Amino acid sequence: MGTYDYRSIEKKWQRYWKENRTFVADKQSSKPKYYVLDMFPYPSGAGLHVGHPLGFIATDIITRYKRNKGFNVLHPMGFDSFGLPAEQYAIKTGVHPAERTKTNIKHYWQQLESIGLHYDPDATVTTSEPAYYKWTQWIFLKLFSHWYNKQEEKAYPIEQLVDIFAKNGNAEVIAASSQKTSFSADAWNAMTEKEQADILMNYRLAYLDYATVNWCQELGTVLANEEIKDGKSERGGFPVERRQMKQWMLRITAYADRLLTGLDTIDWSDSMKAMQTHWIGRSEGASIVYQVEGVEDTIEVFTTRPDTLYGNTFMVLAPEHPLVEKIMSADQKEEVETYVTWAKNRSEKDRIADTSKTGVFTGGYAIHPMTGNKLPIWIADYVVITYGTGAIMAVPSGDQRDWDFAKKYNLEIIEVVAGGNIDEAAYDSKDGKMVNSDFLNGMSAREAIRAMIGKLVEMGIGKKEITYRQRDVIWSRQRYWGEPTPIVYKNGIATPMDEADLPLVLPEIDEYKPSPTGEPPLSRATSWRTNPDGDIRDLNTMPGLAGSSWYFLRYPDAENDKEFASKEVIDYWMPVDLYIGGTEHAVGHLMYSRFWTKFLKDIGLASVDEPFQKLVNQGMIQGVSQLMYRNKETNVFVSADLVEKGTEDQYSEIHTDVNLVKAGVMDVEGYKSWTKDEWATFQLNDAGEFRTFSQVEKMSKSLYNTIDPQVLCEEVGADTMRLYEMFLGPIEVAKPWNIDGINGVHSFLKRAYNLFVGDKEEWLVTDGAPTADELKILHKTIKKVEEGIERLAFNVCVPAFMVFVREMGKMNCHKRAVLEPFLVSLSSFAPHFCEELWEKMGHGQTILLASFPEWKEEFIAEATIQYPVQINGKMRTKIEVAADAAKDAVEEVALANETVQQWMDGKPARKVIVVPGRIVNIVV
RNA sequence: GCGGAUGUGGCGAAAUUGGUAGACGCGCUAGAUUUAGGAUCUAGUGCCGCAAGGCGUGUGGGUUCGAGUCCCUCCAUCCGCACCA
Repeated sequence: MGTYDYRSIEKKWQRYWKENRTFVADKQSSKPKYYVLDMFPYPSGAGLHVGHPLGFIATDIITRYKRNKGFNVLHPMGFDSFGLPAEQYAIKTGVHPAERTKTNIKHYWQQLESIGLHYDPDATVTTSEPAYYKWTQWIFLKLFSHWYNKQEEKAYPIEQLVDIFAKNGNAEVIAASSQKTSFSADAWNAMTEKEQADILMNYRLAYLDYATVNWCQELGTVLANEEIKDGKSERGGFPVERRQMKQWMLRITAYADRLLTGLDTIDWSDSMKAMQTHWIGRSEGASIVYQVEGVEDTIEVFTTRPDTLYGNTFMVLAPEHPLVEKIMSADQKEEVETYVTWAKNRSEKDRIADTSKTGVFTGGYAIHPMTGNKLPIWIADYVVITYGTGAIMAVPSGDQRDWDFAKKYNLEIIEVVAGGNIDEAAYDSKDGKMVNSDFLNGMSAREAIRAMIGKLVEMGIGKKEITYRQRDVIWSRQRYWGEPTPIVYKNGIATPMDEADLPLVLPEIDEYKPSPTGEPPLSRATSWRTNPDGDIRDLNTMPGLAGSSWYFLRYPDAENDKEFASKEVIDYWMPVDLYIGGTEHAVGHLMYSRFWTKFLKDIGLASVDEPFQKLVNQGMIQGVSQLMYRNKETNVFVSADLVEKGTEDQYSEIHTDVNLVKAGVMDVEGYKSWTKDEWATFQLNDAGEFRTFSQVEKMSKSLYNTIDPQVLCEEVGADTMRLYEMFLGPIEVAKPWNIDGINGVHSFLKRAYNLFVGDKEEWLVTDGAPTADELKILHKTIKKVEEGIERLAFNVCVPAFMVFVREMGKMNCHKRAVLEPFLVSLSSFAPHFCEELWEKMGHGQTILLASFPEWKEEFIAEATIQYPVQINGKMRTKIEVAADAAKDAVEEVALANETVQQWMDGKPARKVIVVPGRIVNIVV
């Protein structure tokens, strides 16, 4: 038998592809293009594990397949290299994050190449390099200098808005804006520069505003919700408070409608679209303004059910609502203040966990706009300040939360929609006639909504309104390892840097922590923090999302130093035809990438509205951790089969390295030397083994369950690993990594090799003409593989190859005419293997330049096809039709008719309908 | 609670539009070969049954000549969101 020496074959071809720059795409070409993209990784110190390459292998297969199909394919790879781990590592060790990042990236490239993953070497990005982040900063400045016209649904330069204000004030402007008040042209022209700048800030797409953040004094930074545990910082356990701080924000809410409607035009999974839809959270209703007894201020509420206004018996404000101060009465002051303080310091998590409705009465009253009744104003933390207006009109008969609250505090409940039993629960259905509702009585709820909005508009106290759940995104971080914000403050006015001065390079600092006074790390760069003109620089950096929001536009033209990317080049390449990555970016990266693409289209720099035409989420490959029982009392490790069911809680569960465990039995000596714990004692079972138990969880270094793909490649080869990962199941499905079946795949490659090379390393391939049977199997295989790849069902392609090899082996067929097309169809899965044999076949070029074979139905047809037969629509029997005759429908009908005539005692059928491969329908 | 998805052998899984359920691989059983095997090859392997035969795609119904596939009910699991007014 020939020896399939995968080690030398794989090394040879990996070097070949690299040296010959095989995967460089033509920047522009008359060929059809195909842009296939992976979500680029963060280059962590831990390197790749077997879970990572699943999506990478899939895109590599597509790349090679599409090239064989005649496409000009772009398949780039890069690194999302700004981020927290490198910064934390720097704080600990003093190693510059850039240095650490560089080392890690080098390791990643080497790992990728060793599993046969090769990319276009000219199309790569590293987000932390100045040549790249120059353009991230540049786009930020573009956002800063544009506003969003809501009427035209498009972004325009801010200068245009300045002209409008100078001529007409802001009354006519319909914009996405946080500007609450209106002003005339005269008022605008009379303003100081600073006052004008403050107003423009309310219109910019990148703007400064106060936002509620989790501030940790001790760490000197803002923390994400995930970084807080029980109201304390995860690291250090320092107190965290919710604080209003001025932050850079991006006005993504301007694009909410387009982000929503755009989903209809792209090929993403339902769950992905549902997540984005829900995140945007569009809801239609009405806003209503209430007068408040004794004060000038009014309360504005948002409701989706204006029809139930007559059932409104009290008001509820969020504890943080600005009006609380003004409306509370003297005798309620103490109680209100206690409640507000308590609510403010509750962590987000506590608030979510606790659904019991608590609140206090403020002592103030609002006036019902229709009846003039006095409505007590309460505060309660079931009303959140971040949604709607932070205030609600409570309708206990129609909303379960209001109902619970009213029952608890004995507030009035008035039925307004008939059909429920409001003594038992709220009735929130829209099925029912209006009652107790004056002019609405007798209408359906749907009619009443329209009628009430009409009435509110007529009275000038309300209007139709659309509210979104989505908030503008905070775009500043008090960190070092990110893009510096290219803004300086001239006389306190935030001013964009001159584009010619970009990139604004990260300054060198001696420590990466915030300053002792709580200023961001960049404040330590004392000579940098004022620019040459003496203006103060912004000290914030951008979040990790910044670099990843546009990298796919950079790849096709990654070396361009004149523009962020040439318009012609991205017009040719965009949109991305296939994007593969995990679901964890559903509402983060994917949302902001869509937003930035739409913005860049608005300002004429991109031609597509949606960046990612087809999105596939690969499932995570989970780790199978191995755990040991350790007796809590004696600290003795006990073999898992000796632990009785139900007594597990007497033991601690300790992770051990999966590499020490074979078939559930752990190498005890290996464990001792690994942990350097010579004192560990083990209770073995009767067979003298120490058994562990396993558990499926995330693959992670800290759980000792990672498997390095390079180790696996060394053991069985990259081609085997690629085939096996694809063979495991559909790429969308999460599954535990299980190596049990890998031998089956490996021996398939060995058997395949033996079709080409014989026992004494002699070349077996012959030139004879293939038989019908051989052609049938070949064409079936090609068909199955092509269809499998096209719908990304790689797991059905591998069995097709296996069947081919088995059948050819049985027939002892070594003919070039069938083996060559087979090699091409296999080449995207096992590229090293196929390149080697392709070369041995005598081809002077790489298999990537071969064209994918075409399958022909005429070779595939079965010997006989069984058709069920219907007569006058009723199922009667089955007839058999020879496949040769079934080549075209006409013959098939004739034959079927003949058979049926015999069966029907010579009576001819009036009509015989044959759907190929289906059913015969006969009308007598 | 809301939204999205998924339920098929001992296991991973196949089954283009409704048409022979379980391809392919693992595991298991038997045999061959080998000094030996966690190597290789051959045959078998959904379940019950000696067999003929019967039963089988989470549950219960429905449409159809025919349902893993379409419709409704319920159950279970996974993911996402969560007092959204």
